[in-house]
Amino acid sequence: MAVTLKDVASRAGVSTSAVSRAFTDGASVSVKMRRKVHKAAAELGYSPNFLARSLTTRRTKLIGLVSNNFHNPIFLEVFDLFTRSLQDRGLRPLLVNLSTETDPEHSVQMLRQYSVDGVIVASSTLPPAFSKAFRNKKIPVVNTFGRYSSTPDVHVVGIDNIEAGRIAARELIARGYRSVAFLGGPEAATSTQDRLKGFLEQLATHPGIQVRHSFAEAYSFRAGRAEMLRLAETDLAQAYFCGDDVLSIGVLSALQDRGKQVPRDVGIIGLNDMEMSAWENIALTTIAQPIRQIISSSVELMVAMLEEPDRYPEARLFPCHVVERGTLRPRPDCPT
Amino acid sequence: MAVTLKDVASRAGVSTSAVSRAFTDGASVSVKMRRKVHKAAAELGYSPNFLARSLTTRRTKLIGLVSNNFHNPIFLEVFDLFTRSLQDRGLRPLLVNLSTETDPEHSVQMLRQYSVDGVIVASSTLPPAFSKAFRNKKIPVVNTFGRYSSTPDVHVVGIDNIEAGRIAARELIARGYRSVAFLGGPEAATSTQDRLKGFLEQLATHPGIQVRHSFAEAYSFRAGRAEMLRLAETDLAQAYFCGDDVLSIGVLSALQDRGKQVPRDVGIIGLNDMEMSAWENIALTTIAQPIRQIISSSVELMVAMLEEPDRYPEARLFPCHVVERGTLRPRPDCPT
DNA sequence: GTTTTTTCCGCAACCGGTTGCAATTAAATT
DNA sequence: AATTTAATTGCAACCGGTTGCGGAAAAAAC
Repeated sequence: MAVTLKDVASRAGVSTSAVSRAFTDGASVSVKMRRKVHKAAAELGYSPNFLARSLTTRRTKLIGLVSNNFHNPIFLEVFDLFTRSLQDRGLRPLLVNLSTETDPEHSVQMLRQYSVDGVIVASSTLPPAFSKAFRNKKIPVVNTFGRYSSTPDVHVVGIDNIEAGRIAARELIARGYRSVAFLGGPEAATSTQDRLKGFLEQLATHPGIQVRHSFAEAYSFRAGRAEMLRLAETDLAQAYFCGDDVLSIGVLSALQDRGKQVPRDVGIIGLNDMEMSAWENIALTTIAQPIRQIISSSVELMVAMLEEPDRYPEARLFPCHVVERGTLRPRPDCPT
Repeated sequence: MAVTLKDVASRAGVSTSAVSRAFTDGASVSVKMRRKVHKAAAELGYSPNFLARSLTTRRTKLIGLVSNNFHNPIFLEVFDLFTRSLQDRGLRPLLVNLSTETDPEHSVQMLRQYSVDGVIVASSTLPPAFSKAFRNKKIPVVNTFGRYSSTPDVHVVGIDNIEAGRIAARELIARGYRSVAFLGGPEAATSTQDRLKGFLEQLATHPGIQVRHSFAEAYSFRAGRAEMLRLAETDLAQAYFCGDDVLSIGVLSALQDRGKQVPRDVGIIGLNDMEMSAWENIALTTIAQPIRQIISSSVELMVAMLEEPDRYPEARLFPCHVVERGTLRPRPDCPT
């Protein structure tokens, strides 16, 4: 059926090793030979079988791209960047959807069966046990959007969520809000916990300001909307730092339903700065996560680990910044 | 390093063939043997290497999932459904991002190097040449969201875009609009062409109604918004059938900027019914594409082709229906 | 209890490549 | 021109499995 090494070899009248070498660069072959082989290969329409090759080289160039987040629009951007970035380096993403998976061992086994060279865990809500399960089996892993720790046992790249919480707090304070709240994502997610922590920490230095917090059930429109609908039953804070952008949009929709004007009656600041947040009919003021850098750095780190599997785990954190749009009132000191 | 067949074999004191058979169901092994082998395997933490296996079985269970659409939120839903559906059947998606690829041969070669069992082309904007390139190399391919043809040369599953155009036209007519327009996606996309065709065709039977059309540069918020901003320079039609939902949202945002009320001043109907269209602050009236069915049918078809590669190409089309939300005025005959 | 069938297991070849090693050939030195 | 050194090439073993085939053992039939 398919044309193999042997076919090319016999056509070119050389050994199979010669053909093999002609297709691996850096191998010891004369240019003459290489030309001859490539000619025969072209005539036959041959291209080497990566999987067979991987058997001896122990490199499949397959990278498991695992996530459980298929309902947050920012992840489409994430997948776009990851696939492109991996492709550019000759790696192939094997996409794994863990939305319904609870057993880390199961995913590990599956990815081992396909001999992936490494695994990128792209999620801020997946329990750390997943990343660790890969590491325990000596599979290079980077946890993108994972939790920063001063003693990481797995490579993490993303942002400092605690600092993000502080940034949000500082921003709200600077805008002169006197009563603020954190409307977080799922309480179990480390990202939620950290953002809350930083938020409270920063506000603790401003005792005059009222603070409260609550959680939505997921990083999703529905959950954000539901939570704000619930909150609106009683009195509202002046401004909310929401778990992420999609949550924020749900919150905005609830406020609209309740006849609250944003930012006149209530201020909202999100986190992520996904594409949609810039849409004019949303115009969400938010804390931007530099996802391009995060992702290209994740891939870079992955290729580095392929060279050096026992690399000491590090955390790569990128700074966030707030991007001003239309859901927070202007700073009192610099009126627009 | 990794534990192999041989390790298990020697531990269990049996031949490698025995181990192999113990791990392939339907093989000729006694229960006793199977138990013994599995016990040894469990102790060693062995699981078979799919890629090595694929060398002889000629089945990798890898499916190329190719798309060029990483900016339309509906595709996140699409990827979610595809990955889950494939996983459920023991298949693994190798995700390929063709956003920047123009040469079909290149993609074919790459996927052949990984010996994918089949390819799912999920796109309504990718030139048909891509699907055909796979078919020409005898790789089973299904083109999801592809163009229906009465003589398909590649399996297609999706909707009848011409009929969708007709549905839109009928809906607008029924709502009593006297001047309507199609604001399509990229003119080169077959889906755009077909939707326009059906739209015009249906309206031709109502000579009293004014019809016009134009195209946005992409199925995207920005493109839809830009086009509507342009159109709003002159006078507008009473209602627009937009290329798809994300385009529609761009259009809505432009109208809002121009101070036009929807549906009071202008009516909008989209196509797709993506999750976001149901968000209360968008509430887009749209023609729903049954993507769950489309995708599960695509996967079904793919597994059928794995059994029977020379299956005669078919087109599987699913009916669309309009879902009423808030961007079209009510039907005159049944006021709400 | 013997003969015929079946079931089960191991041998060895093979899937499509890669690579250490030794042999051959070409190039460089003297 | 003879010798040393470097560049190429082929042989054969191996990567981690699968599978056709023949024979031994177990089960069924007589």
